[in-house]
Amino acid sequence: MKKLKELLVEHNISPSLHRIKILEYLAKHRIHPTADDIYRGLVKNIPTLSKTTVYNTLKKFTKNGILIPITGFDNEIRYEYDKKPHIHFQCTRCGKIYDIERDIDIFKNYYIEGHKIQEHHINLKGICKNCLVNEER
Amino acid sequence: MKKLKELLVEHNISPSLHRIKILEYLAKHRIHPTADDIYRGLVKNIPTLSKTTVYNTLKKFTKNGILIPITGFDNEIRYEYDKKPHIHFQCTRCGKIYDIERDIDIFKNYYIEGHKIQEHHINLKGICKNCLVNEER
DNA sequence: AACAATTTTGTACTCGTTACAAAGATGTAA
DNA sequence: TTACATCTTTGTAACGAGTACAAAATTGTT
Repeated sequence: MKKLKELLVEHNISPSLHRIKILEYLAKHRIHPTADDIYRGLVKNIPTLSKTTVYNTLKKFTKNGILIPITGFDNEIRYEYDKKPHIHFQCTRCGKIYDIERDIDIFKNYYIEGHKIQEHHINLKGICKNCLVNEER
Repeated sequence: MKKLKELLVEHNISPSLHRIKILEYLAKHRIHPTADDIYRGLVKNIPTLSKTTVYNTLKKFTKNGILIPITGFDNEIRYEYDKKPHIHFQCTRCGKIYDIERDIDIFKNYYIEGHKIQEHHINLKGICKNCLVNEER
């Protein structure tokens, strides 16, 4: 948790206090938070924090390759700080998003029908392990 | 193009003129239109058409299984009238969305790490065939 | 023709996100 | 230190997709 400042510098982002705090939140809370989650989580300790700052920062982080935005869930942009490619599964009951590590063979070749693939987003929806158990009662 | 009315009835939707026209638009324009695309496409010929009607109708179609909403592109919901499961590829240059037919083996089993899969959405992004050619010039 | 049920319309609103300009903080050179 | 330019942060206003809601129009039934 000490190298966050360096990580920012490596990505050409000057490490202001707010930026470090936002990155720290993302590193600690691996739950694919929304901009609003982050704002609400930090404003308790940084009362002057502005929502616009959160949005600006997330945009900068994304542009400079620290974050990956994930879309297609609940009409909000969620962010994650995780480099390994993986699949997302969202439970339609409880709304929680799970990370699932899998290699998807098809996307290992970088072309499909002549198109060059740069990103892939795989979103599954269904009923999660926990909610399945609860339903059986 | 004549069976649209029947299709609606089969899905328990009374076939009003507007609904037939909206379905016709979706059947003709296989470009994953947004609600606004549909509205703008139809309002020329149906000047009294309301945007709310388009939204209501799309919601009803989705609920009754005629349409599939696709998300994760450009922050708008797009709709498609196509039953075969397939992958979507969006070009980051021209914005066009291509359908790619592929079987994704992983999702043939209906459980993954204990979670029950009900839907899967696979979105690729990159540079499409056409834009690649143009770039080489 | 009369009445109920359904469909359509228009307006106002919500909510995530962005635009923008002012205010504040930081760094550099003299 | 002071002065000045640059970057960061803030707050307000605005945008745009989508929704809520009630009135108006249409349809179906007897």
